[in-house]
Order: sequence, then structure tokens, then C-alpha cells
Amino acid sequence: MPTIADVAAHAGVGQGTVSRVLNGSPKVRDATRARVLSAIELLDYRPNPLARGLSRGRCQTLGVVVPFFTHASAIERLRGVASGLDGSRYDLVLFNVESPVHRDEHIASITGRDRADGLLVLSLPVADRDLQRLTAAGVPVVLVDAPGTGVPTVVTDDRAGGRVATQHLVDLGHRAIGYLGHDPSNPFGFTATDDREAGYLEVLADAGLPVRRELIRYGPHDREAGRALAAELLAEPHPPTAIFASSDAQAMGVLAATEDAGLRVPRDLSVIGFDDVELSSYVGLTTVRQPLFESGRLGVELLLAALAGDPPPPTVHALPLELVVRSTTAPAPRRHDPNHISQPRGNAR
Amino acid sequence: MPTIADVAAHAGVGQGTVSRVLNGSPKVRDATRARVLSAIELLDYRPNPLARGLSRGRCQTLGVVVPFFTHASAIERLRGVASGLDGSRYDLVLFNVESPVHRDEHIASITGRDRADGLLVLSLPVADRDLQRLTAAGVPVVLVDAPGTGVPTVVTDDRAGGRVATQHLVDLGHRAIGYLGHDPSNPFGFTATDDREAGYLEVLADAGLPVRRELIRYGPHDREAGRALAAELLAEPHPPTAIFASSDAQAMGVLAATEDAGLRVPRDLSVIGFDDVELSSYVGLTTVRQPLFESGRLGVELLLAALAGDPPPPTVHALPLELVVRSTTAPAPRRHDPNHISQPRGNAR
DNA sequence: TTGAAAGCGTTACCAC
DNA sequence: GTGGTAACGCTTTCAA
Repeated sequence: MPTIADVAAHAGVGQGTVSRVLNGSPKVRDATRARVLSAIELLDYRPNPLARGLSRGRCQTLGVVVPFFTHASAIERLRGVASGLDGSRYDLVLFNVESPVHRDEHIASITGRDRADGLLVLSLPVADRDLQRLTAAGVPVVLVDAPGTGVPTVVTDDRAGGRVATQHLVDLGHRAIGYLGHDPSNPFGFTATDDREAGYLEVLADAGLPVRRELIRYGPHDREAGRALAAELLAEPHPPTAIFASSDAQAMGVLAATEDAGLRVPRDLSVIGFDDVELSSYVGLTTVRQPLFESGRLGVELLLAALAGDPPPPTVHALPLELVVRSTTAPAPRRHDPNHISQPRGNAR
Repeated sequence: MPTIADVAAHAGVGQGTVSRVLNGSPKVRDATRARVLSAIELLDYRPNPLARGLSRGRCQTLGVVVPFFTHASAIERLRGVASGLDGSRYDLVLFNVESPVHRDEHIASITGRDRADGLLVLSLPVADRDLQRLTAAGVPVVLVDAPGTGVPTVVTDDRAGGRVATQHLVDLGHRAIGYLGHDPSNPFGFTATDDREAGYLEVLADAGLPVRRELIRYGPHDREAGRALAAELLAEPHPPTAIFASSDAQAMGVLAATEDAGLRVPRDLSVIGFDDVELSSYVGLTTVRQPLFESGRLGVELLLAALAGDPPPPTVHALPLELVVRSTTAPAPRRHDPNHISQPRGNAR
């Protein structure tokens, strides 16, 4: 591999000059620049990123910490991230988090600009201590879909989203409304769905509906969990006529469980999700649309701005939510007993 | 940030000793080691990866080049990659390819161990010239789902897969079988679907079925393309009774187009895909299962082995394919005119 | 405008 | 075993 010294020798100039040419310094005579450029060409020289990084004190890399990056919602966000990064000079290193240990290890592993010039954290809360440490080390951090203090943050109003979803069901006449979400005490520290649950509870209260604890279940945001949880709900003596799942992934599971139980959506059960991932439109799932792509995109943009020396204030950017009504919600069956749903309920599988 | 020199000073030893401790050299007296370790602890010292990389000539990073990484099939592979990387000391940098230019830029940007210690390329062919350059530069390369010479490669027998899919349809009595795939002259150089098409053509020939060129269409491997292409096929004067889509993504589009046309699957049209992505099982799509996760996983394992100084021979690892029959294929409608399908065909939307 | 040389933080070789 | 000291390849003063 040719080095800058080789280029300098070939061009008959000093290393400094080559470096200046490389970095677009204006203080190089055109003739000299041309000589250097042709030497570079001739030798097919490429600067060594490691050496450059060591010397400049930064590594031209952005770290993205993301839990379960293969989940549809994470992918949508990453799509936004990738699109925002396109054309920039930064490489993207992916820190996948599948366990709370991962999360801490990854965050702890970033101690300065030698590992990542900036950090984008998705859906995971970051301890204030870490945030301060990172900031002090000159590594800007941007949080997406998670709380944190002192750094730019991109969020949505999950509580309002929870309200919108629940209100939609209430408006349809449902009075026994189940809720599926993440355990508030989950080890990852996810908080978004807590807020959605809060919104759900608020609307219930506003509507004068009782909170039935047995209709609230927690589990991971994937289809299988949703399926199992919904099966439990449907097996209740007084099952719900509607379920608000705090993610589309869980909602997909609810749909499956309904089918398993020989019931029909939305006739026997209304289902509303949260996120509006691509799949939801295929399936016709009613949901609360969250701008996933945009959140990822805005996240990098803020990070890039910080890196460009244009430090964005630690503002909380709230992205809009939107109710998307499709075909999995319908008016509640009219009955004297609002908790009674139509027979038969045998398992069709 | 404390440096190795600080640690050395605090421990009252030379830098070399600290380095030896850091790298687990056995030639350090226990007492000395303890002193160094406590100094490291005290200062909360972490080695600078850039400096380490520069000195050692490698960067502890694996590059993964992947086209359209948000596509379901790519995600499945990446999931395998991530799982194989878990526990290793390598970071994962993602090179997303959305255009042929991207591909070349990314490949060209890797010139040595300073950018990536190894390269995993998914679904994209790599020119022999690049392969040789990379190998010469000491950067091992592993190809997954793409051809290349002189490097370990993980593939499936796409031609056999194409045969299996088509034979399944033939066995069901279909005689007018459409095919959806990638344009063989696509600018990315994808070749997997060409082989699937070859398998399709072979089975047609074996079965004494004519090749109807108008029933073969090309487009990107996404749902929208599949939908548009299938709509064209269904609008043919003599439409097919079955369609083999060379990816599940396109097959999903076929399903949508069928619905658009007011037809029913599998009554009016049988559909078979390729890949068996997660969604396919939800939808009940008949398909040819390709071990996507496993291919990614095996890919990294081979790369890691190469990096561990255990260079795997440039073998072609062929992963098994499997026909997964679900509910989108059924016997061909029995008619005198095999090209005639049931009315009505009005657009139901 | 340019060259020389001092870092940047490690590793690795060479003496002791 | 251990310390001293060249690399590693680049950027960035500092003089000229």
C-alpha cells in the first residue's frame, strides 16, 4: 500500500503538501496540486483511515444502537437512518441489542471519538451519567424514541397516541377494551409503550369505563407474544370486544389468536395496533401511524448537524401521529351484556 | 482521555509492559500485572482503537455489503450475520447498496485492513479483479448468494429451486405457468433469479410445455413490482393459471394483483414464491424455502475463520432448499382450454 | 506556498 | 520480565 510519503516522493514535494492537497487546502499552487494529484493517480493512493483518524482525533463513523434491529419497526427507522447518511462521509456501525447486557456493553464501549464520532440510540433510554460522559468526550448523542436529558431527542407523543387508539375504540361503542404492551419494568427500559398505556387508561377514565386489570397483558413486541397474550384475553370469562396492541407486531399476533379461536375480525373483535409498519397496510390493520422512517432520518440529521459544528440545542422533536383506520376495527356488537361476544368460540385449528 | 503512557506512569512501569498486560502476554510478573491492572482501573483507561488499529494494521471491523438491506430477505440474512458476530470482537459496518454506483464505490473503498478486516458480500457479484485486489491486500472476502472465484462462497442451488417450484405447479396440472423474476441484465448483476428462471424453463421443456415469452416478466424484487407485473400477466388474452415468482416479495405482489383483479387464490390462480421470509408463513404462501438466516450465519463464520488464520478453502457451500406447500397453490382448473380461467374478471376495487 | 518535524496512541522489537 | 524506542500513516504547527 502506497503511503503519503510515497506520493510526496513521486511528486517531489513534502508530505505536508500532499496532505494539504488531500484536504482541499487552498494554499497550494495549482501546478503543485496537479503534480501531487497525478502522483496520487499513478500510485492509486488512498489515505489510511486509521492513521487519519488517529491524527485528527475522529474516526468518520457513526454508531447506531438499536434493539432487535430485525424487527419491522426498527428496520423502518434504520431505513431513515441509512437514507440520511447517504452521501455523507460517515460509515455506519451497527450495535445490535438483544439483551440489556448488550445495551450497556455497547454504550460503555464508546469512550470517545476513536470509536464513533456520534451516537444515535433508538428506542433505548440512556442513563444521564452515560449521556454526560459521552458529551464530555465530545461524542454527540441523539436519542430517538427514548427519553434522555441534555441531548436532542426525537419522539412522538405516545400518550396522545394511546389516547387516539383507545378513543377510536370507545367511539365505536366498545366498552371492554383489552390492552397489550410491554412490561413497564422490562429490563431494557423501553418506555414508549408505558405512555401508550397511560393514554389508554386516561381515555377509559374519561369515558367512565372501568379499568379491568385482567384485560391488560404484557409481553415482548413480537407476533408470537401478541398471539399468546391475546389468546389469554380471549379465554377470559368476560373477554374484550376490542384490543389495543401497543405495537403492530403484537397486533398481528392478536389477529392470529383471533383466528385460532375461530373468531372473526372485526365482527367478533376489533383490533388496533401502533406503528403502521409496511405489513399493516397489506393486512388492513387499523393502527396509529408513527413516522418511523422520518424519526430515523431526523435523528441522523440532528447528529450530522452536531458533527458539522452546528450543535442543535437539546430540543425534543415531537413527530406527529395519525390514526389510520382500516379494516380491523368496527362498531362493538350491540348487546345487553357488553362483555359478551358471539359464539361459537371453539378453536378452529 | 488517559493514554497508555499515563497508565505506565501511574503503575511505575514502561509502556511496553502495559501493552503486554493489555494483550494478555504471559511474560509479565503477576505482581507487575496487578499494579498495571489497578492503574487501568483507577484511570478508567481504554485503549484507543484507532491507535491500536494503526499499529497492528487492522481495525477490528467487518464490512457487510448488502443491497437493499431493508428488504425482508436481506434482513433475514443480516440476522444470521449478527448472530454469528455476537460474542466476537468485531464491529459490524453496514454498506447499504441501493444503486450499482453504491456497490462499486463501497467495494472500491476497501483497500486494506485499515477500513475493514474482512468483507462479507450478500447477493452481489464481485468482479474477479476486486476479489484479487482484496485478497492481495489481506482482506478476506466471503460471498453469500452470489458467484465469485477464489473465495469461499455460500449459495443455494437456485436452478434446482426453480425446478422444484415449477415442477410443483406442473404436478398440479398447470400448463400455463407465468414467471416473474429479475431482469437478467439488471445493473446490479444479481444472478440468483436467472438460475431460478433456468430451472423454470427446464421443467417446462421436460414437461413438453411451450415457453410463452409473454408470460415471463422482469422487475425488482419488491411487492409493488410483483403487483404490476402480475397485473400485466392477468391481463393477457390467455392468462396463466399459475405464477412462479422468484421471490416472496414479488409473490406478495402477485397476491395483491390477483385480488385487484377480482380473482381468488388458489382457485383462479396458483402462486408460488421463493425464499420463505417470515411474512410468507402468515400469509400462507407456498414457496421454496431458502435458508436465509443460515446463509448469513455461515458467511460470517467462514469470514471469522479466515480472520482467525484458519483460511477456509475457496469452497462453494451449497445450502439446501425445501418446497413449502401452503395454501396458495392448488390443482389447475380442469378445462378444455387450459388457458381459460373463470369469470368474472372485473376489477373488484 | 512549501518543507521539516512534532505529535496522535498503540504495538513490537531490541536490549538489558 | 521489563524499559526504551522505533515504527504505523496521517495532520498540523512552525519556519522559511
